[in-house]
Amino acid sequence: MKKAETTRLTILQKAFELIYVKGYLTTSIDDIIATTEVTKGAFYYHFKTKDEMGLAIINDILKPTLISSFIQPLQNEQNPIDAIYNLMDNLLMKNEFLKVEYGCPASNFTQEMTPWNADFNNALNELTKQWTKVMTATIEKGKKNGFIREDVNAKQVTLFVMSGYWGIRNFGKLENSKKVYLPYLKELKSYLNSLK
Amino acid sequence: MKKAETTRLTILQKAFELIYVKGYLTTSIDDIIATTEVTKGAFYYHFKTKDEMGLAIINDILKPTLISSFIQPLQNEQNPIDAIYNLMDNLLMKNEFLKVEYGCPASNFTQEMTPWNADFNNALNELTKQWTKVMTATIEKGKKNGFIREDVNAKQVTLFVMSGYWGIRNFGKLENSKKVYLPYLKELKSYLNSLK
DNA sequence: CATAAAAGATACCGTTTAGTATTTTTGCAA
DNA sequence: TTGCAAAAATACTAAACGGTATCTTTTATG
Repeated sequence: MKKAETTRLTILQKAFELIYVKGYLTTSIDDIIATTEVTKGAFYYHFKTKDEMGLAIINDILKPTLISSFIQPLQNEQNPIDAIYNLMDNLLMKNEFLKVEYGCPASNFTQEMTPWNADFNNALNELTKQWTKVMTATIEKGKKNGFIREDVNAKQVTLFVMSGYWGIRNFGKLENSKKVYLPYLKELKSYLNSLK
Repeated sequence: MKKAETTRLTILQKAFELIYVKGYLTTSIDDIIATTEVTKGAFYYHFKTKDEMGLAIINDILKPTLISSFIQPLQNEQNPIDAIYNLMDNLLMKNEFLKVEYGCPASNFTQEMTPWNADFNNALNELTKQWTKVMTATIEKGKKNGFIREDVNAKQVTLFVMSGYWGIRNFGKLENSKKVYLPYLKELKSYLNSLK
């Protein structure tokens, strides 16, 4: 029972790495079993279809990782301006899970799968909804504690900030360099300060 | 010489529509020739490979369209705050070429092709560079004419605004609704006004 | 240590893919 | 009208794809 769980996890992890780099559709099951050194029989023992594995990647790999790096950091800090800025700075400049050249895995999945696979869509939508919820709550709390102006619309700001993040990751991917992150972070800071 | 040019263009246009909806990799040449009612012989008479056609789509379809809807609108208006806001409002709410549910075609191409095709990368990079250039120039002009504070960093703002656009298109695609565009535009307006 | 079930290996199937080779039609100049 | 190249239609190939069927090895348990 334990060995099986191990192989399942290595399949998911290695498959995620491949998919993060090459995309879901261009990563074949043969690719996956080649790099994991697991056979096709083993693969189909653990997953009924390729898409079932894709969803497992989202739920078992992406979700916990993103929760710990996108959501938990927001819940620790008091000042939402610092919280959001530090979160972005960490995500863009320091996080080792997210690589510039490959963009944001959640965003990649969205772009690729959304037009034709509703299950992936739902799984990813849930992730962003959670992020939205926590960030909005952080801002609302900041309004009460006097860190943020009362007339600021928390949901609007959340959407605006999240959009910027998704977009800048796209830029980083396109230019294949973290250089663009620095001016983005600077402008983010001055935007956030305008909410005081 | 004229009939040939016509079939070439219909191939490109119909192929673009398919790719915009389904993605480049999932759109097969058989799909394309089926919807264009052009035979494979005709297709390969006009394009050596699928990728050559893909690049032709970027250069002959995407580029002129995006230039007229992303770049030219910026050059007409005086006040950069209005110029940028109206541009975004048009792109998100009014433009008929860009559909919510399918995201931004340039962004889609980037996400899909960037990891493994350098030619696509360059073609797309050039497009965004042009957009950056024009928007930055608009802001700089606005600084001189007193529409924008002198201490504002034009390039930073451009990057920030463009990132937001790319990101919100991703959101629209994910939620499959223009609803998210409205709060985004509201917050964009108040951000732009903070640059006065 | 025997045995059944879990886990994994191997060979293969049907289909789809991008691309090619060959043939046929079309448009136009002489 | 004929000649001939440009354009398009048809028929095909080889490889890759996701998925399945079948067989073998491990592992847990009496």
